[in-house]
Amino acid sequence: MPRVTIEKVAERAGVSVATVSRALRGLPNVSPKTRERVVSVAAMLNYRPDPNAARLAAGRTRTIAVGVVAIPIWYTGQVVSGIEAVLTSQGYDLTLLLIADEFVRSRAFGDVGGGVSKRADGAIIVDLVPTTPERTLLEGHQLPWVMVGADCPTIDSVMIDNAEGAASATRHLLDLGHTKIGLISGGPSAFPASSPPQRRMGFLRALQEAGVRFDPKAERVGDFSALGGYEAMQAILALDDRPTAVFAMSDEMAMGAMRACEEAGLDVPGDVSVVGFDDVDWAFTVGLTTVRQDATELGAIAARLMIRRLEGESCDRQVVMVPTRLVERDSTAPPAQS
Amino acid sequence: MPRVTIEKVAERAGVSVATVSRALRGLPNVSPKTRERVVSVAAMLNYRPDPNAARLAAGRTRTIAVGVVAIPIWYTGQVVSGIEAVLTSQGYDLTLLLIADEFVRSRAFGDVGGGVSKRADGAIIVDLVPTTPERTLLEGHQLPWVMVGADCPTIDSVMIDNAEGAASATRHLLDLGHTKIGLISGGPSAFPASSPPQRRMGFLRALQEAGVRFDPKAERVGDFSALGGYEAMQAILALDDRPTAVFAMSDEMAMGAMRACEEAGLDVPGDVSVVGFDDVDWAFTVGLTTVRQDATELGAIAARLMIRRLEGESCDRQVVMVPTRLVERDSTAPPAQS
DNA sequence: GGCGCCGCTGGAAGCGTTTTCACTTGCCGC
DNA sequence: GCGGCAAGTGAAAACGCTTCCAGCGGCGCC
Repeated sequence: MPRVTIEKVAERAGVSVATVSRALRGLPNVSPKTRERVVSVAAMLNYRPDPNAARLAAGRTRTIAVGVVAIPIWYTGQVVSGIEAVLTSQGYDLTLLLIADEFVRSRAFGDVGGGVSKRADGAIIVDLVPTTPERTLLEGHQLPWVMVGADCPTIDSVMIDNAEGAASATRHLLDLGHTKIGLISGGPSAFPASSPPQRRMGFLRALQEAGVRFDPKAERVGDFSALGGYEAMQAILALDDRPTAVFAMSDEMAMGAMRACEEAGLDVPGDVSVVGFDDVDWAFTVGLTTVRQDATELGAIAARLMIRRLEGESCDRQVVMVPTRLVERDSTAPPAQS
Repeated sequence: MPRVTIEKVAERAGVSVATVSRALRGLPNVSPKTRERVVSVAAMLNYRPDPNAARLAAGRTRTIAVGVVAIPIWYTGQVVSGIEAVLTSQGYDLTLLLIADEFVRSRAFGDVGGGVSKRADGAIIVDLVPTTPERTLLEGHQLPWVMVGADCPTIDSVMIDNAEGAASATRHLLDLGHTKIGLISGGPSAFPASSPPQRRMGFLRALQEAGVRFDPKAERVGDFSALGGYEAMQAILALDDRPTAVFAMSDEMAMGAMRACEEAGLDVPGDVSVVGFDDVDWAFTVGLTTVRQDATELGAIAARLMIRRLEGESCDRQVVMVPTRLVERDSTAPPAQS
């Protein structure tokens, strides 16, 4: 099965390779008649342009690198899904970069050891805030970048309104009458613009606006995992002055927390109210009150932004903020009368 | 920032480009002294070979295409994770293909409209069984393929022992004394070698071996989603002769089923036992008894298999079967005395 | 009726590698 | 001391595209 190249198409269509290239890519300066003939010959020969040759010649890869911290996370999967959908529809490829450890991280950002700059026309970074030196490197190769899930100075960013989302969850608890509210946070992220600190800020702001004091001992790190949420809740329940409600920064942690309550013989929401964040597909199965975010849409927006950048539209830095929505189910209720 | 090409390295090192190429790639026939010099010059100039040029010249892409039906699914995410880890460690790129609809499907398999054959050296297909014509196309371009999660004739396959996993879950219910057992299956897959039919088979086999009759009305499709499992369970609970236990082909469906029980005022496991499949990270939060599968490992094995194929090792078709393990929690118990 | 312009086309020069093949050493064995 | 062989090296030909530039008609306009 000999490769069918552009040359063979040109030969069979009786035109030059230049014309074939133009005709097939929909460029101007090709007469309709010629174009039609070329297209039909190409179809007949089942011609497929070699993307590598095209990339080499054109200096563009039509590939977007997507960097994620971990893929088997509901949120990440949704985002990548959204990205993939629009990328594919626009004829772009997507190469996946798992940025798990420091090594991969420096490689991805800094082009140390293979890097990304010649493999992709741009990169979408999900839920990862580059450090200042990383941002410098990253601006070194001229690629456009867009961040999802964190507001990164000088870089296009698309995210949900984390602070407001957390605040709405917290206000919900306050409205129910809770005044002792615990917090199960994600990780100890050093970057104020990433989700955990933002959600924390919204949480605290809501409390403050309601004139409710927060007990720092009632905050535990749950690492965004069910197990982490479970352990965090155990610690919180062991407190002398146990909260009557808890806000967890993710549904998985919230579910872990609910489990901890149950094991401690406490009823949710009778004894303890729990609210999560995400609204994962299965959140309803445990009746979890939570903050819904449309992660797929987040990814789609990021991808569209990226493509607009690539197709030459040079506009100012974009920051897109997608709203969230509180979904009330049955894991929250007024505090028990004590 | 002018591109630094192999030519500049050659110039600075005082050798030919051919030697640079050889030296940098660790090929033989380069004297240690020369190699060292080339390597250090390359490092000094911060030289990065252009992967596209290399691909074009060598005819190999060092890229593996990974086709998945949907990414925001715990299982799929795990598999992709496993694949990514070994691919990256071996210097391969991974491009993600979401094979959601028929159009993308034919494109991926048949090389219709851009296809995969020139973009990747091989493809790993997760949980998707190609039809016979697809298999033909797929063998047309000479790429190696490996299937994950389904046993596909003539193609390397790695999967868990679905039948045995389902059987072990079923035996567990039988051992507890259940004789009326419902089934919440995935989808109506036409391919006997994919997970749903395999799990169904294992389920039925276990029943048969125990001499227990299966009521076909107690089987509902849950579409592998929490909502699907919920609705399926509602239908099952509405049966005249309601089962005392249910086996769901995924944890998400099992969780939906548990919700349906709860809403119907039935206790799990008091009135109805539920067992799932997967052992997702948060399964413990609802005390779900389930069949654990190591999806990450599945992906890793597939990737290693692929790389072995690519590096020339031509062995017979491989079929790897990874064992599962029943994890007993508290969603199962002996049937209530009626 | 001539000039210029525009639409269309082809030739050919890259793009940055890999790889083949031929060539030069230096060395070993007889 | 000489033929031959192996290790090391370089020149140059691919690889299959894109794109620049020049050329060639035909048309409208003065």
